[in-house]
Amino acid sequence: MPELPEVHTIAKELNKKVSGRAITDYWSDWPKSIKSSNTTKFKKELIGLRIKSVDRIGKNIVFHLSREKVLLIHQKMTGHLMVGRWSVKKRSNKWVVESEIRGVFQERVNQYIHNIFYLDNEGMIALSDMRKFGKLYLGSKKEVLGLPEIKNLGPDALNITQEEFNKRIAKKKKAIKLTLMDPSVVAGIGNIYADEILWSARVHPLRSSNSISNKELRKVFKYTKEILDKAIKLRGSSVGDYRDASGEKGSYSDHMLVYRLTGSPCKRCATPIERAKAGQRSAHFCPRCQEL
DNA sequence: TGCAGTGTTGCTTC
DNA sequence: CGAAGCAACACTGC
Repeated sequence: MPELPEVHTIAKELNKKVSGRAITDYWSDWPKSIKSSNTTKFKKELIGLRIKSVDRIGKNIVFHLSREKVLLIHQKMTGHLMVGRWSVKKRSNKWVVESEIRGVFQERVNQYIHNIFYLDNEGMIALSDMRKFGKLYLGSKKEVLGLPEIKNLGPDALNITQEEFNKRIAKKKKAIKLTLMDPSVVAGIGNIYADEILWSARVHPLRSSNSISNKELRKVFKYTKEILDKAIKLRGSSVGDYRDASGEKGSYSDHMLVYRLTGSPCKRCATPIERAKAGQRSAHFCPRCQEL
């Protein structure tokens, strides 16, 4: 999935492109995406509402709608929202989504679009999501803020203070990599950026969180901010089929220093990068720069 | 061919 | 309470 920089990029772009628009229709061939009610009710409640603004909470995209309603979208692993135009047809009992390219709708380009929101200016917002983990919730502000994925969220990685950061990390005993990725500790850091941050800070991903010195925590904090800021400037990373809301790739991927670089020489000391397991996730690190 | 691995996180189990 | 493992799903690469 998109991590903080990718979600941030998409939310900002959506805010610019769809604020002020009303939602006129909704289509989906994967009703399981909707978590707040069934498709019929969701559609009935959604149609007619106007998008006031779009922002994010952690990795969730938040559409602030008229009548104090909120549409929350979590893109999970492979989801990405896009603004454009598509045509949906049923062919031998299967839905086919065609993209508009230079005024012509072409088949087989968007086989992963499972949700489309139609707008009152002929535009559309689509959720492309290969693995179909993406989730949609529609509700009042209060209902949405009460969802566990919002309520349990720690401070945002871009806003957290050094003090709070240290305190929250020192409380945990699990691997620092897992703590950085734990949304209830700090919101926004995922697998890619956790590896990048720890490499820059020279902290081994499997060190237990409560063993990290204050001096090291200062570096982890500093690189968290620096790396996320830089990634936002570059419009995120494109791993797999991630694209921003206009369908463009993010370019931070070209700047990655350890993520998925197992066996390549460390950019600092040329020692081959290794891969280890932290929980069910893999961690990439330099065994020389990042001592256990 | 089969299976481990892939951007997330809530839930279950211990 | 915390930590660990699993599930949701489709696809890739060894």
